[in-house]
Amino acid sequence: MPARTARERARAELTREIKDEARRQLALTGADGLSLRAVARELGMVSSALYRYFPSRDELLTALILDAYSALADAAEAADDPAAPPRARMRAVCAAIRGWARAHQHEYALLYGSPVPGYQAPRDTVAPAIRVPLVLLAVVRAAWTDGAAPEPPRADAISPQLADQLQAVAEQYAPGLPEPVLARALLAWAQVFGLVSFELFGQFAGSVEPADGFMAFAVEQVCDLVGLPPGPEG
Amino acid sequence: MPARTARERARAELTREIKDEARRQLALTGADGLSLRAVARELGMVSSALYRYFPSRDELLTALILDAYSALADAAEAADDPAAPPRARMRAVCAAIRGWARAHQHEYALLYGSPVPGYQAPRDTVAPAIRVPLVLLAVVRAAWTDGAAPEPPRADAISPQLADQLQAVAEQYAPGLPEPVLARALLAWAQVFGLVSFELFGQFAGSVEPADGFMAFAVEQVCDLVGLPPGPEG
DNA sequence: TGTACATCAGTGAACGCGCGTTCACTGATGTAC
DNA sequence: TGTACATCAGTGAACGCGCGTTCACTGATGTAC
Repeated sequence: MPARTARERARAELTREIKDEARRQLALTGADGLSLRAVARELGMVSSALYRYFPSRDELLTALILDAYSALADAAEAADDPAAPPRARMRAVCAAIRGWARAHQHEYALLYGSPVPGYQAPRDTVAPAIRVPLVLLAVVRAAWTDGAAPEPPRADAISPQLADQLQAVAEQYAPGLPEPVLARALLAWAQVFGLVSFELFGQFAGSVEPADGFMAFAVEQVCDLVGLPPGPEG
Repeated sequence: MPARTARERARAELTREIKDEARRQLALTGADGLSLRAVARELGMVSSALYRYFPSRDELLTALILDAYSALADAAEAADDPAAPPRARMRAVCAAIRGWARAHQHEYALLYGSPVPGYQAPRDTVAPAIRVPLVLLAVVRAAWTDGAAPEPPRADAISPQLADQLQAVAEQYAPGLPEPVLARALLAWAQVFGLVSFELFGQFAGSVEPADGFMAFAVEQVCDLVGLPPGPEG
């Protein structure tokens, strides 16, 4: 085993500190306010020193995005107890997603808000990004395997285009899952994040804010959509 | 009637031209890239001249936001034919919202994307912002008046907190509408915009993109959610 | 209808700021013999 | 175990940039008599 030199340890630690400080600034100023110089200043370094760690501002942003996707996915996965009944699982996963989003608003915005103009997310973001929908999919699939099935959509609701797309997705991530179930799972995914975004971005101001009650209601509807059997308090 | 002087006409026209140019730049660079200097440059003026029209960058942004909310609401209202059956109305309104959003991506992001850091939307944005949900609400209400009712949610799905909020909203915007129906209408609103945001912000890349088919599917599910009777192709 | 004054639009220069990135450098840490 | 050299982290100065906003000004448009 190669001994970790002091240099290596120092480098790993400073890399982490840079990202931590960048996250802190993100929380204050948002993505476009993130400045290498400010990060360096806060760490007591000279701005050029950061270039030993990240070759450019965009690379730092990418690192933050990757970390955020992973952290969110970790939270979702940790909240999911495969032994629990599907509806309880869905509730727990949704609560974890919402909780993480509220605790890391600007990181969430980095992932699910308006794209940062001029910044092109690299391919590596795809893998961590799909972990969350895969958790939701696992819950839906478990319920389906157990015999719970959502009402099939009207025959015409799934267009040929959508059918093709669903087939491709199913092949890779959910072999054997019927298209209508998969379609609803995808819809549930979009709905959950749509709700969280609405809450975080302030669209509920003046109506159902604070949104705890509404969110709970919404999650039950999402569960119904994907055909999870009624839960304990149903 | 006070004659409009040449000055007044010129002022109105230049105000419009400034906003048009600002919108053009928004489309290229996003909200944070919007710069008074660049707008002035493009219009062949000196940057300080803009201050005769907008007292600050933020005021210009606010004007753009107000215009965008209004334009989107106009599109939604224009697409709604109150004489049509509810499901057809919902389809048309959703299509109009999605169409406007796709045609004005950055303006849409200004309204429904991550909040611009440091920018606080003034109160005046509230009135134009609620016009769109009111259109959706009108469709749901019409269906409900006609006797279509969504399945009531399980008794416990509406928490006391949510019930209070719904009552307040109903009082102001939908007197007489039962809480469960209103709750579902609000949910539909959040879902529609969640879907549009997901599409525009690129979350469907690699799965159901292009999203036409999925959107059509999703809209049908939303119609089901709020209890609209099956449409012609059902 | 014509003149004197007030209002307003647009100019050009300037202030002060912060940014990302490059580069030649010093000095400390690691490696090979 | 000790020395000679290579690697790397961090420094400090600089480049070139664009930004929002202010201010004293000129000249055109409008108004009151």
